[in-house]
Amino acid sequence: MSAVHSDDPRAQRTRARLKAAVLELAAQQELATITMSALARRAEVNRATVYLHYPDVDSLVTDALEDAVATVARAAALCPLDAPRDRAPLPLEELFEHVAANATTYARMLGPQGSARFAARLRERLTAELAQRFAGGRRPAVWDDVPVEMHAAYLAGALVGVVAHWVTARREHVPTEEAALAFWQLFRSGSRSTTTD
Amino acid sequence: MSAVHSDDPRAQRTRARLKAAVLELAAQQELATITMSALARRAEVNRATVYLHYPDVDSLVTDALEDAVATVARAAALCPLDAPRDRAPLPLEELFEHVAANATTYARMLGPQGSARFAARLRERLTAELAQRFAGGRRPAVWDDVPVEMHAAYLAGALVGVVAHWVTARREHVPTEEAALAFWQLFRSGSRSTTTD
DNA sequence: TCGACTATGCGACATGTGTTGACTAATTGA
DNA sequence: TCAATTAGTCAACACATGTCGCATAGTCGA
Repeated sequence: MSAVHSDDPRAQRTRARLKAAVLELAAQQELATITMSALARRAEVNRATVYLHYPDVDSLVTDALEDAVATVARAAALCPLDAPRDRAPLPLEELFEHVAANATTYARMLGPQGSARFAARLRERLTAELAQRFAGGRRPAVWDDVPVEMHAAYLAGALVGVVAHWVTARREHVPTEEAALAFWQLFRSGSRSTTTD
Repeated sequence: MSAVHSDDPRAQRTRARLKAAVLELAAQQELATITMSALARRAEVNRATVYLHYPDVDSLVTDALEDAVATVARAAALCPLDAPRDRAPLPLEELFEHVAANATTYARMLGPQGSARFAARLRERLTAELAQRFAGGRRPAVWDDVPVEMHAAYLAGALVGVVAHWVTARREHVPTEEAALAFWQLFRSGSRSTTTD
């Protein structure tokens, strides 16, 4: 039973180097063109060593972007469900600012050449976080019939869809606040009579 | 200027073989484990020939599933926006039935090991089709502020999110009609006062 | 400080990947 | 039917891919 790759400082250093390397490369070229060999060279790590930590480029890049995923998921879950319809809540605006600041990365990851693993991970984290939020807090009564998990998956997908479309197609044309507001209005179009206590 | 691979019957036959082969293989194994070599063997086509038609497995499988994508996109666009809230419109139910009938395929394609190209294509087609529908027909007045493209991207993402979550996690627990109805209620929660003419 | 891990480096292996050039054979138009 | 066109086959190439066993060196507990 191999106790593979624990908290050994050597392993941590190697993983850090690999994550840095893959982000550098991903900023320059498409994901599919990033080879394990080039990755190993860039990180100054033996090629065989890479496989001790990550089975493929996808897993590596997804792990490297775990912080970004967590940022998005947390921000989404922090939005007060009963915030006014004509103004996006602060966490949502910060979420879109974060995406705007890393627009090329998100565009590359969510595009046709992107990482299915990253997209799935982002949706999964968002769904989990939102479901938890919905289970704990009160949802507006309009949605009482809908299972919490479904609702979370719906919104997670919607956010990923809007973000993907925004960063790829028309980020020049639609400013950040406008995108955030649009998303918020789409979410809020319905429960216009605040919360349900 | 190579007039590459037109409607020559030989090319069509080859492409048909390749599409059939990739779907057969995809039904048995993960996408990442499908090699161009195995594909060529299965389709009884020379390995070099595959590259004359498709640059990678992703492109091939996405092309092979183009009909499925079109089916989903068309069904989504056919839904009458003002259908009653407590009953999913027929096209939407057919959409979910189609997904249920090909659940393993969708699960594989939209999962972590899936195809970013397919997911992007599905969202893109959905977005385009819905945007066209929104532009032509009337949208409920609640959404007047929101750009049509944003709205379409929102819904496209939401549908993909729900489908992905449904087919991967709990298709056993949530029956088809219930999933369709949940999606419909999430969409309809708001514009409860019919259309806006 | 020493001895037991164990992550990493290294070289090698079979296999898969794109690509090329020359040859074969199917298709099409005249 | 014949000639021109072009998709397909085939062999070969340099390179990338996973995966070995073994040697080295960094790490941690005693």
